[in-house]
Amino acid sequence: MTTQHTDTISRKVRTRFAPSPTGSLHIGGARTALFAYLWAKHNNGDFLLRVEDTDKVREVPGSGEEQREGLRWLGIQWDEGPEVGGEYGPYKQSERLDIYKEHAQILLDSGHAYYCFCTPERLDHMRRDQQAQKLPPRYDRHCLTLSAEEIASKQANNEKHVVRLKMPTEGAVVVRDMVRGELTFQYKDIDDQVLMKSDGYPTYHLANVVDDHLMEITDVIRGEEWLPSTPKHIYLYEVFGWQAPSFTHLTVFLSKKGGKMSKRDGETALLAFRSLGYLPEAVVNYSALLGWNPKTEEEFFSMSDLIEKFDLSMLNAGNPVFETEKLDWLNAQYLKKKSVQEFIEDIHTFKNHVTGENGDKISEFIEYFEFLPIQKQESIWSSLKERTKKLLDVVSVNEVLAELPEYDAELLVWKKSTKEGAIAALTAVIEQFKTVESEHFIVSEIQPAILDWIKTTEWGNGDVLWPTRFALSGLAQSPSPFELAEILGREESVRRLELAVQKLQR
RNA sequence: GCUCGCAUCGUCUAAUGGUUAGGACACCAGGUUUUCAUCCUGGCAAUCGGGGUUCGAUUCCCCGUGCGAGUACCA
Repeated sequence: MTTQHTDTISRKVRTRFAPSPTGSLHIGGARTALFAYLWAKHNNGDFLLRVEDTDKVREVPGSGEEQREGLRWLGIQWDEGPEVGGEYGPYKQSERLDIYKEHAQILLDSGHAYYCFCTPERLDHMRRDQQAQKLPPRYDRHCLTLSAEEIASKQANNEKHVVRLKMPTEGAVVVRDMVRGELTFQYKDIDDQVLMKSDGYPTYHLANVVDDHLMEITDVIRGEEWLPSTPKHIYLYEVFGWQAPSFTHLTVFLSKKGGKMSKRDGETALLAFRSLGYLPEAVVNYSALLGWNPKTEEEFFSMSDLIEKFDLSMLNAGNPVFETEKLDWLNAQYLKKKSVQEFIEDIHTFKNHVTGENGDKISEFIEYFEFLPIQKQESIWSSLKERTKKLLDVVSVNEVLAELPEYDAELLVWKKSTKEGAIAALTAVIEQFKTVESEHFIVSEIQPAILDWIKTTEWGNGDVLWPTRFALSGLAQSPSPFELAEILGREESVRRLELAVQKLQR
């Protein structure tokens, strides 16, 4: 016997994202949601959100809300699900327990499932023995042969039990995956999966099949971790007499060190990217490109571009490495396209989403600038916008203004200059600064004055401006030396320049 | 261990039974720029290994290797 599941007949495309509220939404999970959303919208279909809260032990209160906030941040809207409702509800599995019980009973009645009273301890020992003998761990069907009387008596005794799916022992099932093509699995390799747990909740396997069918999902788009259990799901569709949806199993994100992307190598939670100052459009653009591309040389995709161009047939089967370099670049590109006003608004919105130490830094930063004249603010924002990769980066300027960081003296020397040249230039700049009255120590006056003065020397701009800027900020990248000088004030500016000269003379 | 999958520059990827194997990020060099950044130009850099099939394989097949997923009363 070979079960082959066929393509769905043409009906309105309906996809779903079904996270479990057991923690933060992972960036990889966010991409799964994105692709499911894109495919639905590409086909003018529906995208639904379903809460798979069937594991009461691992459930983290509030995580469902947080996951939804992440999706909203990315611009992914669900047509049905929590908060919006819909005709196929409830969309929380814990509110659908009767439905699962009813379907488990159908399987029990038809002989496709059976009660199992084995204790966790017995199962544990069994698996250990099997592994010791280098056999694949598999339920030994100890309870399959229980008589009706035995079952009745155990139930009367209130013995804890689960419901297991009785898999065929012969034949194979062919899974048609949109990414990998046809995959064959032997029934004999598939375990008798638990369908109903002893606490009355269904497992994922039963719940997802029942719900996907009842909610008329046409295309199941989910993570690769589900691929090995898809044969069980297809078998369930078959014994229920239902048509199975199409299956698309997405790759997992790897970290640069290899292995699944994990917290150890950087942030993995979607909202952590917001706290770092990434724009949702950059995160969407970057994640879409991990595993999908339209076979052209385009790099920039807005959500609506993606909806238009996305296709399941253009997905890759290999696991991509998630690296922030290109994300940073995309983010900087999106930032540059914004007006100064939009940038300032982004910074303010950003402030509301960052907590802790970084939140304090960004708040201080904004407060600090609010003391400056409007025009000054604008010019500094504008200058920052061009050199910011992530919104959080702007605080480094504030830190530098408050306290000059440690730096190596060699960095004061411009690439086309020498140490002696830097000393001479800095010394000359100090003299120039000292001649300016404090109240005239502003960009509009010192900038033209210094530039005119440089023309009268044998130096080029770089010979003077690089060491000056570096001495004032201690940074390779920062706003212009004139902007820094004005904000720091004459005394502090001179102090920092003198310090630089001392460092060079050491 | 067993089942399943994947394999092109460091990374994301394109392409083809015959190509100088293309693009992007990163990196390096030059240029523009009031320094840096931006921007422009150029450069470095890849078909995992071994067998087949073929006039010809990076491409198709097999094996190996590496990597990944699964192997729960978790999803």
